[in-house]
This record gives sequence, C-alpha cells and structure tokens, in this order.
Amino acid sequence: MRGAIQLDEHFDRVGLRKTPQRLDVLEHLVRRPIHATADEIFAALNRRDPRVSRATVYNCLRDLARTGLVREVPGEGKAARYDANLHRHHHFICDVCGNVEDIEWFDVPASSWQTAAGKRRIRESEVVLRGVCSRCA
Amino acid sequence: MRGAIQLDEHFDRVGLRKTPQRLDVLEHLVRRPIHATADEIFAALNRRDPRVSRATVYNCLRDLARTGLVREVPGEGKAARYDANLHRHHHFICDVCGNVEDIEWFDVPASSWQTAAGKRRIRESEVVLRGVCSRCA
DNA sequence: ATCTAACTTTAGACATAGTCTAATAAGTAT
DNA sequence: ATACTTATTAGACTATGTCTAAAGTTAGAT
Repeated sequence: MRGAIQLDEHFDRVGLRKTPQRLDVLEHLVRRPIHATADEIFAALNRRDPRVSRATVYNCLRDLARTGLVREVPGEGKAARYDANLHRHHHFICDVCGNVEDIEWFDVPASSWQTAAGKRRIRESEVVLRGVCSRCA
Repeated sequence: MRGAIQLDEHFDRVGLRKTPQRLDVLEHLVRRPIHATADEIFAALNRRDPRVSRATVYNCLRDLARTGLVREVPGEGKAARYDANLHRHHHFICDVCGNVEDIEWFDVPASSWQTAAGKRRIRESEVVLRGVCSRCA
C-alpha cells in the first residue's frame, strides 16, 4: 500500500521507532479523519487485536503528538480529540451542532497579529473559525 | 466596589440569575486571570466558604460559558481551563513552557479565510498563536 | 413585605478520562 | 544472533466531570 509506505517515512523523518501499535493509531487517524478520542481509537484497535492496551493508545498518541505527526484538536468536550497532522489545517466549530470540521490551511498575515504579539516570537497561527455549518444553515 | 456593580450588570444583560456562587466564580476569573481549572476555582471558593460544592462550580462554569460571560480556553492539558470573557481576546501558547497568555483582540481579515470557509457562515475567528514567549526567548 | 413558582445549590455516589507501575516483549545497532 | 534500549501490557489508581433528589434561593406578582 502507498499509504503504509508514506506513514513509515513519517516515522523515520521524526525519529520515532516504528511499532505496529503506533502505525495502527496513526493509520486509524489518517483513514478515518473524524477527530477520534483516545477511547474510540482504543476500541477500534482492540476489536482487531484484543491484546492492545488502553495505556498503549495513550502512549502512542502522546508520542505521535510530541513529534508532530498527530495533534490534539482544540475543540470542545471532555475527552481530547486527535487529528493526523501530516498536512496543516485550521478548524471550524459549528455554533449549532458543535461539530468540528477541518479547514484548508491559510496564513494569517503578520500585519494582523504583529502589534498584539509584542515581543513574542511567533512560529505559526492556528485559527478556530466559529459560525454555522452548511448543514445547519 | 465598581467591579461588583459591573459584574451585576453582565448578569442582567445575559439574563442569568444572580447568585453569590456565580458572582464568586466570575469574580475569581476576573481578578485572577490565570486560566484556572474548575478544581482550582472550587478550592479557592471552598476555602472561604466550606459549603460551596464542587457540582456548583461546574454548574456555574457551564452557565457562565453558555451565556458567554466565560469561556473555555482552547489550551493544552487534561482539565478544562476558563477565562472571563468580558473582552474578546486571542491566545498565545508558548512552545517551551506551555503557558497560555491572553493576546489583545484583532480581526483576521475575511480575505484570509473566505475561500477556505466555503459555504459556512462565519461569525468570528479566534486565533491561537504559537511560538516562544518573552521569558523563554 | 409576602407569597409562590421556578430555578439553584448541595453532598456524595457515580461515571468517564487519563496515568502509573513493574514485568514482559519487541525494535535496532552492531 | 546478541545486547541494549525502548515500547507494550494489565490493571490498579488518580483526576476530572456528571447526576440525583432534597433543601434553599431568587425574582416577579400580589
């Protein structure tokens, strides 16, 4: 599969050991981009292989997040939600239904934030757009 | 106190009953703008009046958030963090120390997001700037 | 000022989310 | 293949958040 080969490369790139569990977690997030929670991922992997542990899913998510392959979605709700992060993007949260949608990446011009940012060194700016999604409109 | 009178007015404005507990929670967030967790607020209020219940703090935060007087900070960490939201603002998260800082409000020009937003109706766009804070630089 | 209906608070049981530990297994460099 | 390091596992544990039903408050109408 192309997909798997590409995912392998990402592991090499960030210097993270390739383990089946890490691959499975990342692949799950890539193939089902629905901002899954740790528990949803655990349930899915554990169904296929009952030996997969809850702790492992949390460990994998932590390591993948640390190396940037995955990120926590800044959304709502109690449980953290995750996103494969192979391509940068923003988020949209619907005022009505609360769903979180990915939005294609765009840059916020420095002229917008440079005064407000003061002496901080800014690496990137992520945007959370809020409003009404096309289904709820 | 001026402060208390102003907070009262906010309750009237959003149509939320004034209760001592709600006032205390809001006042705590206004006076100590450190993005406290529910538990930190509970500890502070409970120290002054041991009858204040954990459930009440959660109820207050939920109601204050619903009416917009308070908001959940889109930051990191397991426990939700809250902000008095009497003035809109953005957030900055330091790559190094992880602290969340408030950033003065600015508008992201529609020209930045209008293509990416598609058919969604956008009400506002909140920005999370990431980089290195002035202390860590 | 008092009454009343609707709303809010409370304590503590419960539920959900996430972390830790120490024994075992697996990845990787040589 | 070996040795060394790092990752996984089960399950106890901690932290965070929700629910319930009884008691107490609030605010508007009298």
